[in-house]
Amino acid sequence: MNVLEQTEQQLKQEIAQAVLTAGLASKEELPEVILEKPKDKSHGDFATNIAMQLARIAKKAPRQIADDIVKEINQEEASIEKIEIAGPGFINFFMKNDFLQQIIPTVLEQGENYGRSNAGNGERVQVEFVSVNPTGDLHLGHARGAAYGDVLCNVFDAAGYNVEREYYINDAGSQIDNLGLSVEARYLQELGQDVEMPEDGYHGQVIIDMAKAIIEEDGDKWLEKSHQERLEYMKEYGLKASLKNIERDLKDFQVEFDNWFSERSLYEDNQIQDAIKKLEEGDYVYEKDGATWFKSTAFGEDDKDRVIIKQDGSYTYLTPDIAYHKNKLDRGFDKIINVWGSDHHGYVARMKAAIQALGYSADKFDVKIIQMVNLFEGGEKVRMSKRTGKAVSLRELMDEVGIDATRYFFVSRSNDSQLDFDMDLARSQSNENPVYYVQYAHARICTMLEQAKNKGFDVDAEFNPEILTAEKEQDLLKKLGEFPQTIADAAEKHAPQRLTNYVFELASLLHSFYNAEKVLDADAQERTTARIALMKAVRITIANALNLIGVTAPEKM
RNA sequence: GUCCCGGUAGCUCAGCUGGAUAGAGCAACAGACUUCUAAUCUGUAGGUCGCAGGUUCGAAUCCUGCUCGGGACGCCA
Repeated sequence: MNVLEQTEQQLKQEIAQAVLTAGLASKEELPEVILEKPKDKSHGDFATNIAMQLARIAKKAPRQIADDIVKEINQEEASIEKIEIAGPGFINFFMKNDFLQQIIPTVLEQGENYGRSNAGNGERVQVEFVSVNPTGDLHLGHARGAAYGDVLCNVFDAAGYNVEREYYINDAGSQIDNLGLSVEARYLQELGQDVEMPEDGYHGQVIIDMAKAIIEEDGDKWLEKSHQERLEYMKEYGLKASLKNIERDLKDFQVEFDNWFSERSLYEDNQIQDAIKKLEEGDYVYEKDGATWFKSTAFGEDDKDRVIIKQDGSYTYLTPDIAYHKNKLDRGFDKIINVWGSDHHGYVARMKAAIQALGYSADKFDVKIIQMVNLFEGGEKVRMSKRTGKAVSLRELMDEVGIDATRYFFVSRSNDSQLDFDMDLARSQSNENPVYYVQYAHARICTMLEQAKNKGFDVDAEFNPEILTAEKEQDLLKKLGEFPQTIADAAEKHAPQRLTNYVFELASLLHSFYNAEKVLDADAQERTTARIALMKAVRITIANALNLIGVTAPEKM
C-alpha cells in the first residue's frame, strides 16, 4: 500500500467511526465512505459527500450532519490540519503536509518499480490482441489495437495482475487459400503471364514482394509443377512470410507476445470435435437445412442461432474459434480479454453464448472493441481497404511518424471512441504532439541533474523534504503520490489512456515548476538538495509511466 | 428494421464511484529567453456537454425516447 492510500484509508476509517459515534447511522446503514480529490485546491486535499448520502438515513439537513461528523473526528489521529464544511454539505479535509513528505523517499527507494502495486492480487489475465489474418501486413487500424493491447498488458502487469499476451493465428481458414491464390497469381504475373488476381485476392505490395522472393529463390520451377502442388507451396510460403512480417513489425513497434497460438493446432488434436461435443452435451446443438447449428440464442443476447457445420461439412469461422476459447478457458485464466476491431462487434454475443454453453461464466470473458481509425491526408479522408492494399501500413507509420508518437497517440484515446488520424500532422513532428511535451520534461530534468553534478552539488545527499512547501512543489508531490492508484485504475477499467493523461499532467506540473522556481542555487544549499531529490523522483515517475506506454524517455532532446 | 460505439470549446480529444465554477492540446490574442533547454511558461478569449423527458439533495456521467455520424447484422473470415 502506498503513502496516499494509507492516508486515505486512515481518513475513511476515521470518518466512518465519527458517523457511528455521532449516532447518525447504524453500522448496517452506513454507506461506503467515498473520498475524492477535489479539482479545486481551495476544497482541500480530500472531500467526502457522506453527509449528503446520510441525509435520508439520518433525516437531517446535510450541513447539520456534516457538522455532527466533524465534531467527532480526531484530527490529530488522522493528520488533519483543518476541516471545512462547504457547499450543500461537502466536508473538505486539509491534510498536514507530513503525509507528502514520505513520497520522495518512497519513489527514490522503489526506483523503476515505483507505481507498481498488488491491486490485482495476482489474478491471471490473458489478453488476446492484434490476431490479424496472416495474409499481408499490419495497417493503421491494427496499430491502434496493438498499442492498446500492449499497454493494457503493461498496466495489468504493473498493477499486480499475472498477465499473458497471446496472438491467435488464423492459419486454417479460406483466407489462407485466398492468400495462396494471390501469391500464385502474382508469381505468374511476375513471370510474364497474363493472369487475373482472384476475386477475393489480396492486393497489397507485400504479396508482390513474396512472389518476387520466390522467383529469386526458385526461379520459374513452379511453372512446371501441378497446380495443386504449386498452390500448396504458395500458400505455405505466403503464410510464413506474412507471419514473419507481422512478427517483425510488431517487435519493432515494441509489442511482443508470450504465445502465438495456431488455429491449425486445434485441428491436430481433435479440439474442435471436443468443443462441439461439449456443446452437444448441453443440448445446444441441432440440425437444420442440412447444417449443424449452435443455439446461441439460448443465452438471451444473440439474435439468431449460428451454423457451426455447413452443408458441405466444413466449419464456419465460429467453430474453431469456440474450440480456441475453450482451450483458453481450460488453461485456467481468471479472465480472458479479447481486443477486436469494431467490425467484429457483432460477433461478441455469439462468443459469449458459446462460453456459457461450454460451462464457463460469461464474466470471465471480456471483449474490448477498438473503434475505427479514420485516416486523413491532405485534408481528405482516405478510404482504407485491405483488398486494394491502399491503407497506411504500420511500417510506414513507424518510419514516418515514429514509434513513440504513434504509440502515445493511440494510447491516449479511449478504445471505444473513433479517432481521426491526420497523417500530415503526425508527420510534421511538431509540438502539437503531446508526446514531445512529456519527453521534454524528462530530458529537462536529466539536464538539470547533469548540471547539478557539474556545479558540484551532491545529488545523492541527505535531504529534508519538509522544506518543499512551495505550492508547485506540493502539487508535484501530490501528483507523484497518485501514480500507483492511477495504474491500478487504468488496469481495472481497462483504460490505458489514464496513464497518458496522468503523465501529461505530471509533465505540465514539472514545466510550470521549472519556470517558476530555480532548482540549483548555491546560496540555498538545503533547498537545492531537497529540490534535486524532488526532480529525481519526478524523473523516475515520468520514465516509469513512459515505459509502461512503451515510449522512450530521452535524456536529451 | 435490430444490435453496438460515439456526439463535450473553431479542430482533435480527456472527464474517475453521479458532486462544488465542465478540462487539456492545437488554433486565436497579449506577455516572458544576458538565467537549470522557450519542444517551455504566464494570462485572455472560447461551452445549450446532440435534443427532450425521467431518477435525486445534486446528472456530461444513470434510465427512457428521439436525432445525427460510424459500424455490424453470411452456411465470409
